[in-house]
Amino acid sequence: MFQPIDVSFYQQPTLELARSLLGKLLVKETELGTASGWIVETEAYIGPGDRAAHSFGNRRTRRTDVMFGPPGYVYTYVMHTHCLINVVSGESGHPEAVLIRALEPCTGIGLMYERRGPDKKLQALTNGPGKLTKALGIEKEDYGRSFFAPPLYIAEGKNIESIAAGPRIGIENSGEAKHYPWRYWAMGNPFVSRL
DNA sequence: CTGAGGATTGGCT
DNA sequence: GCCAATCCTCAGT
Repeated sequence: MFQPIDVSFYQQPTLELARSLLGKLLVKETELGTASGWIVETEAYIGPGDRAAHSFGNRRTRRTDVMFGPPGYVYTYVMHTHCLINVVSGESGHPEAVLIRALEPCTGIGLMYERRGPDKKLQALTNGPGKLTKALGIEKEDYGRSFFAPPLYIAEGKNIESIAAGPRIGIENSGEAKHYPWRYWAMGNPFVSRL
C-alpha cells in the first residue's frame, strides 16, 4: 500500500521531528481493512525536564518504559475512556515523544465512519487525539510496536506549506511548562483539534 | 487492596 | 461553558 519511512527519519531532535511529522501519513492495517490520515497536529514532550511529560524527572514506569528506548516506536496509553498515540523520539536513555493530536482523513474513510459513528461530519472523525485512534483502530495493545513496518506505520504524505506553533493543550497543572510553544499544526487546516 | 488523578470526548445547560 | 463517563496506572497502606 504505502512505503514506511526509514528508521533514520526518527533520529532527529524531538522539536524538529514534531514539525517533520506534519503532512506525513499515519497508516493502520487491521482485519477490517486499512485506514490512514495525514498528520496535521503534533505536540512535543521532552522529559526529564518537561513538567508536562509523563517522563518528567526521569520517571520510568511500565507506562513510560518505551520512551526510554530508541526512537520510532509506539507509545500508546489510555486517557479517561480514550487511547492516545505518541511517536517515541530522542536517543535511547532520553525519554522524549511526540503526541499525534489530529489527522486529515486520507484512505479508509468508510471504515472510519463505521468506527466513529455515521452521524459525524468528516472533520469530526479525526480532529482530536482520542478520535483519530478510534478512527484508525489504534489501541493500547499497539504499545511498543515500531512505526517503520506494518501493521502500524508512517509513510510520506504531502507538503505542509505553513506551520503554526503555540502552547500545548490540556496541561494546566504543569507549571512553567504549560507556556512552552511545543504544539505544532498545519496552519489553516480544518482538521486540527482547536484554533 | 484502595484511592486519586489524568496529554479527552460528547452531551447538556 | 460545565461535567460525567469510565478505566487504566501508579503510589500508599
